[in-house]
Amino acid sequence: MGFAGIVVNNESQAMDRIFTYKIPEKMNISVGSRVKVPFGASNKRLDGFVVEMIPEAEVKGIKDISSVFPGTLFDSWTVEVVEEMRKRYLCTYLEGIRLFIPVGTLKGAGFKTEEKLYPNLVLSGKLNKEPYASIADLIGKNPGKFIRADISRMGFSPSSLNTLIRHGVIEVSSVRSSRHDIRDYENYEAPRLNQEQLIASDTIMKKPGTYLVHGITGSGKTEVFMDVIKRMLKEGKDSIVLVPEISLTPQMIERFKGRFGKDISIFHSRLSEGERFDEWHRVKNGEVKIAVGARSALFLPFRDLGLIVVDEEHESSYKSEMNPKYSAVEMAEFMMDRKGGRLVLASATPSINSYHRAVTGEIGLITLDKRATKGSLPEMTAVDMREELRAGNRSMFSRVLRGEIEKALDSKEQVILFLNRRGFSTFVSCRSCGHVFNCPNCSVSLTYHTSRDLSCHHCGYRQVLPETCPACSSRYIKQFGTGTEKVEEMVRKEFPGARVVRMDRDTAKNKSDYEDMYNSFKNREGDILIGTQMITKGLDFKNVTLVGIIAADLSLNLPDFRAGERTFQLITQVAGRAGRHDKPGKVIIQSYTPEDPSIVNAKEHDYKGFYRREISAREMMYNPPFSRIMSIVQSSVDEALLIKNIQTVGAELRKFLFGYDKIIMLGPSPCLISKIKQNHRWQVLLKGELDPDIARRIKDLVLEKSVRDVRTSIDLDPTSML
DNA sequence: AGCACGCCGACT
DNA sequence: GTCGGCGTGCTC
Ligand SMILES: [Zn+2]
Ligand SMILES: [Zn+2]
Repeated sequence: MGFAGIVVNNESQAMDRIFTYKIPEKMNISVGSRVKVPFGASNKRLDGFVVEMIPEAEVKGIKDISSVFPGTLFDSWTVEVVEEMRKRYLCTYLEGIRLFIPVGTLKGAGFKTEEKLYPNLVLSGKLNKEPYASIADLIGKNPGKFIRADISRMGFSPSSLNTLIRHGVIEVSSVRSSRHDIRDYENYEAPRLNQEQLIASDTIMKKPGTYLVHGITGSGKTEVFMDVIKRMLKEGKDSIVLVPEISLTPQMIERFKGRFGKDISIFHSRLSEGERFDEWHRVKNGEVKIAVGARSALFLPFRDLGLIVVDEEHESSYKSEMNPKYSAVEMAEFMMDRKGGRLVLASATPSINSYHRAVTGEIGLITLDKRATKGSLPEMTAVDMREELRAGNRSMFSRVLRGEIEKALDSKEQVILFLNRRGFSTFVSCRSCGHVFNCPNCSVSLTYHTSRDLSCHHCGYRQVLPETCPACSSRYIKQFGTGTEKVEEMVRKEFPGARVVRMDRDTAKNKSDYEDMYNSFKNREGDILIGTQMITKGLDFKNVTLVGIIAADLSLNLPDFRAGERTFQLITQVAGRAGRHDKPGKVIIQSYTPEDPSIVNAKEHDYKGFYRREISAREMMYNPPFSRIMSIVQSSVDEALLIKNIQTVGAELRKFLFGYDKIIMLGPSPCLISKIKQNHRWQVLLKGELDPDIARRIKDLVLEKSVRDVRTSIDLDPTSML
């Protein structure tokens, strides 16, 4: 009955192949079937996924499929996408397949069932007395309503119930129970779109393709894509909306649920594994037509996908840090291209890459520059912190910022202070001998947190800061650098009356902390909100009139060609939090380099100027989008082995690349963070015309020349070069 | 990755 | 003699 091409559930790179198995008589197999197969010399039973049907096979030593699970997990379209991912990001089949199947499938996740109680035989004989009669009566009147626990909660002994079950009076039956959100949401009416929004929606509907919607904060781009979703729904097409995880606030969920009701499924991180499983099935069964979620929602099993929206398209979280290290934007475009659908990329600060594609005409460009919801743009001021020092102000707040904070507090308006670094100080060292407190597992300095706690942000190592220097016993230990905790301390000291809320990974450990803090600040239970990156998106406060950026050059000084892009985006995004309908906001940008072009462009709300300058720098330096970057990181606990290995690999790579004058090789050299969790790390960076074919050959070469105890991690177009 | 096979040292 | 060390090679 033919053969099946199967990918087995084995993490190894070497197992990244399709194995041919024979389909036994009468076994119902198709692409997407999950099977058990005998594997290896010991015929160990492994999970496998059928990725192709093969009529004739001439491979030797073919074995039979052992068993098959009912139903299918994916179809041949999925296999096509997985193959594309494998090509682009050098991942394995298995890593690709895992994105498409419900989490926990291999661990045995399933539908939640409940053992419901039903009446069966009539009560008779010696059982016809208490407590049996009451129990039988209760279940007889409410068939299928109770489970065992309900009965014992009502004060009956579980053994009485068991007696009834044993005698067949009561029957137990498993019923699939639903875990999905059936709450009613308040209808969220669509507002009337303005002229600009209508044209945008029409443009997207006119023909399939990719569109970049560049809309300033408050221009109402969400309403544009909600309108497009509604129109797709009328055509019977499914839609996926990707949003950064942090933006999936209860407010956002209410908005979508209120607009699309039962047609929509929201995939947020608070769903349990079981709830995700159920939602995945609701999508597969066609019960929902729209999904909203973070990156991974892209791979939900819709039947007739016509639209993908990627909101805040510039966000680096759309690039996966784990294998497959895919870009959701790229994959969404591939999918819509193949399906003849539409991809909408939306952002107030588009990535250089997307904007470049738009201005060169490769994708459509739609600009929204009318403010639909907010008043005018915030007033931006840059402060030179060198001047402050010269004027004798050694505080972290410039005189302008301090004055504006006081003004805002006086008029009962709220303030946001942004610093993209958590902790109290970034490093601690002894002033007498220069000893620096470093992590024993990583090559980074420990961050000081309040409560005399030193911690490593890479491995979680913690220790208490000693009173005296471990090297020279001096008591003169000093902290350097600034984090959000120090900002909090200084705010409390300098503005003693103000109520302070601090939001960073340390205070908002989970989603509900985050929501509590968000709500408390929104309800004006705080005057000053201090936060990291976390506060730059999704937050919408009505009473914030001042935003202070404590150190705008933090993200600028990273050794990464995207530092300018990131700085511009951060400033613009956080500045978008300022202002209200009736009153424009003020933004104070503190920096030691206020003349830096990215800061100046952000200050002047000049996206186009920023783009023009940045794109020519990219071209000059042969950086993306004019080239591709491939980062090859190798790691091992054995430093000598690692160095020896990567030097061999490096030499082989140079030999291989000889003649490819469009590829530049840098390294091998130690990574900027040369040790993490006891693993030493070295890297090779390649830059140039790295098409999938060459990339694959490079990967094969690296793996072939590497020993077992050295781990290899390859990232194409990484978000950061560190 | 796992697992079997294989060829050498040091044990009852 | 044989128990077990981990180097090598293969997995439909
Ligand atoms: Zn010292
Ligand atoms: Zn560490």
